[in-house]
Amino acid sequence: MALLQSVQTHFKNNPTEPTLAPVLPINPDHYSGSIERVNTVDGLRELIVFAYQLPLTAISVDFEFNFTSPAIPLRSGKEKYDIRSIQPLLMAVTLVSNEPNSLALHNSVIDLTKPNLATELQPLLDLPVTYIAHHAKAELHCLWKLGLREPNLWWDTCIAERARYLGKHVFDTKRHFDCLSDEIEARNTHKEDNRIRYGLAATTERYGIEHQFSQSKADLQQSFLNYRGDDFSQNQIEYTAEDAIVAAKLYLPQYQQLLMQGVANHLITVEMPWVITNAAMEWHGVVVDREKCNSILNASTPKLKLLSEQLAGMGLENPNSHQQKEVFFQQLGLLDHFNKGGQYSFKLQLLKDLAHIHPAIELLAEFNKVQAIERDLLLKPAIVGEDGRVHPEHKQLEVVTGRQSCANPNLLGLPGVMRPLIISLKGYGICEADYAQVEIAITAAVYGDANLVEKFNQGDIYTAMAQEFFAPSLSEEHRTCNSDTFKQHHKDKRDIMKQCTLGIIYGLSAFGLASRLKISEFAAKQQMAQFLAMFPTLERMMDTAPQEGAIRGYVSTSTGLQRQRVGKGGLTRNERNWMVNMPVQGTAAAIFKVAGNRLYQLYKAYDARLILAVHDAFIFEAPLELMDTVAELTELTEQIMIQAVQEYYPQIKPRVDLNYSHPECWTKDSDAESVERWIAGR
DNA sequence: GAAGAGAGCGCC
DNA sequence: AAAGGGCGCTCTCTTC
Repeated sequence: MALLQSVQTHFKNNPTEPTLAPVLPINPDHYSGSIERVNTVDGLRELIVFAYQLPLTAISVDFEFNFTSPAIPLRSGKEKYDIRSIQPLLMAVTLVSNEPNSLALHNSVIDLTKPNLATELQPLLDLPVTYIAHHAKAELHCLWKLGLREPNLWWDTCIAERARYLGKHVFDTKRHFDCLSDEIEARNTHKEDNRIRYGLAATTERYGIEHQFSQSKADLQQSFLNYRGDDFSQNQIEYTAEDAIVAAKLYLPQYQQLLMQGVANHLITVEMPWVITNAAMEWHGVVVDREKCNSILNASTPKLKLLSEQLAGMGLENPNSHQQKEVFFQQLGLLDHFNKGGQYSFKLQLLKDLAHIHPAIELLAEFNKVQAIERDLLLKPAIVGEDGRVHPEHKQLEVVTGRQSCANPNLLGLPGVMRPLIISLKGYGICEADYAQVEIAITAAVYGDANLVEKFNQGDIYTAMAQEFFAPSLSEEHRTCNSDTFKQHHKDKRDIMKQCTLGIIYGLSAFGLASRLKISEFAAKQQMAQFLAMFPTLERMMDTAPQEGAIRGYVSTSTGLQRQRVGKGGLTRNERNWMVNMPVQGTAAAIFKVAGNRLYQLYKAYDARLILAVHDAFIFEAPLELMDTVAELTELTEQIMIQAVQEYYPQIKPRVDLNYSHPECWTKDSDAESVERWIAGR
């Protein structure tokens, strides 16, 4: 009873007349070994007082929740819940305290369906310790749903585990096999060896930690999704606690493992803060112009119908069928035009090039483009959350380079013309801040090529290269003009150089370069040699880096994130290419995340928010007046992005382009009318 | 009938 | 003999 009284006194603080309540020590054994059920405000306050007395190592948290809106089916057969309709039910809290010679776990389960508990939770989230969760995004969404502020420090055991095995799940489909049985065997071996599951139960098993509900986890998870206001069973309570307990037990061994592996620094400095930034971006979502979506659907459905009827009239029933297209062009005697090394290809570029030989070809190209846009999930009204916004899934560390990926809908792959579908809230504007040519800068820095650094620092590197490459066909003026003028007059030439520069760095062959530039293979070879001769260090590193990678079994970013190699023995061409590329792509991604983490904190003070992170560009939403009249926010954004690069590579002078010429929507190249023009038929 | 592979196209 | 890195999505076609 003395305990309860001290707790009550503690919380009866009157702001105008603060009382100095004596802090009475609570017996640390109070919670140990059992699960404390917290169903009342007093019980929660007692837990908080206890937490503030403990010598804490960390706090492990886990929510059980359901969704108040039904899931919508996806084309893939999976379903998507509206994260905004998340309803936290139970919160497990395991306090990890640093006792002599050991860690002690104090376990509680808070019943959030009981009145007034959520509003009292904040102090439990403000402790200066690390918060542990397995896939913390869900925990963060629950906290924000409850109107709480998130803790600053997280250790996400799922993200850590992904970093540990990054690259292991990839099967090299381009690897050459002498016979089919070899390939089948390799695939099967890969499946057995690399079926790494990142769920909590599978993860704990790898560390020899027992999860009492590992067998029934899926059922119990489902029991919460189906929750309809019943009382929680003892089983449900124990399961909830167990998730937080095993995540807590995972913390030290997992951290040690990653320290030994050399990945811990990257996790602490980049990924763990990004867990919050990323979850917030998903939570905030984007506003979509529903009227424009409907206009697209209204325009494209008849358009598709007409196109397929026209094609059917010519004899092609299903324009999506590769087989039927082969038969169709065979009958026309035109199939040879589509022959690409024994295979027949109906790619868009080829269709464009061949448009003149038969009217069906242009129709086919048009059909493909219109269909791709019409089917986009973004256009479906059901995708809108209960807050009126669309919340694509932002995936962290699910791809081998450490870049972000995005799904349902994949807004990072939204065709440029469709960008104006993403609009700003009333009173707010959208701004895009993108790193100009950052991968070239990172290439220069990662591989230490002084000449490439210098070229980058001078200005637009693609313009410089285009002026050199296309010199004979350029006017005197354009051979030496600045990049803005050059972009105006020769965007196509600069684009080719961009492709080639990146292509050469990523392992493009003379053959590939030749076909892109439509020059001879011999000329391409000369061009490549000329290019690489300017950057001898880069050339040498592109040779040695994969060899070293093959020996140690991985390559890494400058922050220490590693991509593991699956294969053994000699490197395949594909492996050599990604071993050169991953340190560039991955380092750019890491620095990008560091910048994003700072922007996330900066924007809190300005009522601004990140809405998308597109590999080298941040799209953010901010009150309009901050963009129109006060340059402060956009300038700070630019500074933060530049500083993030320079902290890692002081020799680089990064450039950031800020675009808010049409703050009412997201655009490509400031073209706010592209959707209308697409609807009108360009 | 589900699952996976392949082809193709969008993005950086 | 093949011929640029990294993704997600949708479709067809094959296979179990």
